[in-house]
Amino acid sequence: MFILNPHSSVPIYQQLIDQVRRLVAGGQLAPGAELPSVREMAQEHTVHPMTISKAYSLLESEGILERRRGKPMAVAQQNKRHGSLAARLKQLEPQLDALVLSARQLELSETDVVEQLKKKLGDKS
Amino acid sequence: MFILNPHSSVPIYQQLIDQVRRLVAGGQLAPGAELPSVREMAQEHTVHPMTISKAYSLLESEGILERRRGKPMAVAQQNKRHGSLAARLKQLEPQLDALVLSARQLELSETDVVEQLKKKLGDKS
Amino acid sequence: MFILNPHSSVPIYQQLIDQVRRLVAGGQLAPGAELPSVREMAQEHTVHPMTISKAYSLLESEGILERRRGKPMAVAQQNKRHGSLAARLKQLEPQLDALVLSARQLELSETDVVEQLKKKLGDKS
Amino acid sequence: MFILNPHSSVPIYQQLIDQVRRLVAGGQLAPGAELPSVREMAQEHTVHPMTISKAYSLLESEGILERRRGKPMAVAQQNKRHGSLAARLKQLEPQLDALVLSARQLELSETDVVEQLKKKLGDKS
DNA sequence: GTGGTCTAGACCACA
DNA sequence: GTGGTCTAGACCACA
Repeated sequence: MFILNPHSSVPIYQQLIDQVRRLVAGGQLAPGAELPSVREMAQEHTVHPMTISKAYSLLESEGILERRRGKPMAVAQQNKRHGSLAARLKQLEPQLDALVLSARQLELSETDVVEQLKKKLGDKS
Repeated sequence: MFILNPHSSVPIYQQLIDQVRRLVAGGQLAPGAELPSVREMAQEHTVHPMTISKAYSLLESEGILERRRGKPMAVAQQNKRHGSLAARLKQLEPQLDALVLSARQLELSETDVVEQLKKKLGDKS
Repeated sequence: MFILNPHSSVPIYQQLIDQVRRLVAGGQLAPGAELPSVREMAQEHTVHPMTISKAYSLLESEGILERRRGKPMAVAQQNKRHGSLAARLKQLEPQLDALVLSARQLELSETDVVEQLKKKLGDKS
Repeated sequence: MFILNPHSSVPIYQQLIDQVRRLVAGGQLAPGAELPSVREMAQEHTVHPMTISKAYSLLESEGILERRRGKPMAVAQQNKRHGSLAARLKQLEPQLDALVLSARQLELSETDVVEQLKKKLGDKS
């Protein structure tokens, strides 16, 4: 279910966080769903348990996972609701700014950039 | 001319590399054009000179910049010229991919994202 | 009669201990009064029986509960009687201290905190 | 400046977090103030660097500290503003509920509890 | 110099 | 069984 690549430049615990986040956002991991225990996950991917534990803890502090004493972690029931549209757009701002900067430095026209973006957004892969 | 953000998660030297690459690809930095000296650049952005130096060296080993004894670094002559449209769009791709991923995780609609982008591109500030 | 919250950071067995102690101190649980059996309690709160058992054992070793063969545990006879007002206030102290610390860190005024507390104390729900 | 007790039941990294939080809230650590480096702190308290690092990282994710590459951590400039009064009161709620539960079980009168709370809130120690 | 990641492995609290 | 804390110590990226 999870793919951890020890040779990637993105830290292992971060890879796990990203994947859980995406699976939860996408609904493949529904609220209440149990994750593999730290030890299981560690063994399966021949990774140190602390690495898994770190990912789980951070996901817990984000409110995505829930710790249940004596049982494996699970997807939180009450996912803190999504922020307002404005709030979510605000979260996107730094990336948009960087994109605009790059586009200008590359002397790309508005049309070209927007078209490219639309193409990407359309892909459902 | 350059914008370096010490709070970004992208290393400073990398930010500089990206920008020079894009300015060269976009044609704003023509072959032969001189770059600010390491010291100037470091002072202007209150950044460690080693950081600038590292970026310049990597750009040199990529063949984008040229070191000339006693003079500041300059854009290489035998540079592949001003990139084609396709080549420049390709340089934008990683950023677009990251943006699309974020937008999806934030459950933003295509319309919202595109509109926001257009607004930013329109600003001439 | 008992409220056990599995999401609290206070261990469940500790929550139970605290409550029994207070009920005895407050006189709601008089000497000789019987407590629910480990199984009953565990079932009612969907908690592991071992957790209840641990709480009871610790209360027994404190001399607050008494184990009687073949019968449920009961409040000890030779218990220091119903605590004095001062003794009971003393039991509340750690919680009050924690509350005050939090209130200060949240920069809440005395008036606001006291008002909120009064509102809660007034509720008979 | 910091006191870390390895024998306490509260984890070392948590002790450090609590203290930094309080010093920042109290103004003894002003925005921009530098903290001892991970290694310094670790050596001074004969604690493993990772323990300190964990505390710092968590404080960073809370927005209390700021990482500055190549330099020690510092108190964040733009402390995220305080929430609204209502929001802050809401944060106090779980503790208030627990207090009310305890007070009732101890059969303490509203007057006694409130009086005790006021006394504590008045202490400036 | 700064902080971050990771493993090996001990030990603990809780259920 | 579950997850959490901590040390020892290697190795890395960045400034």
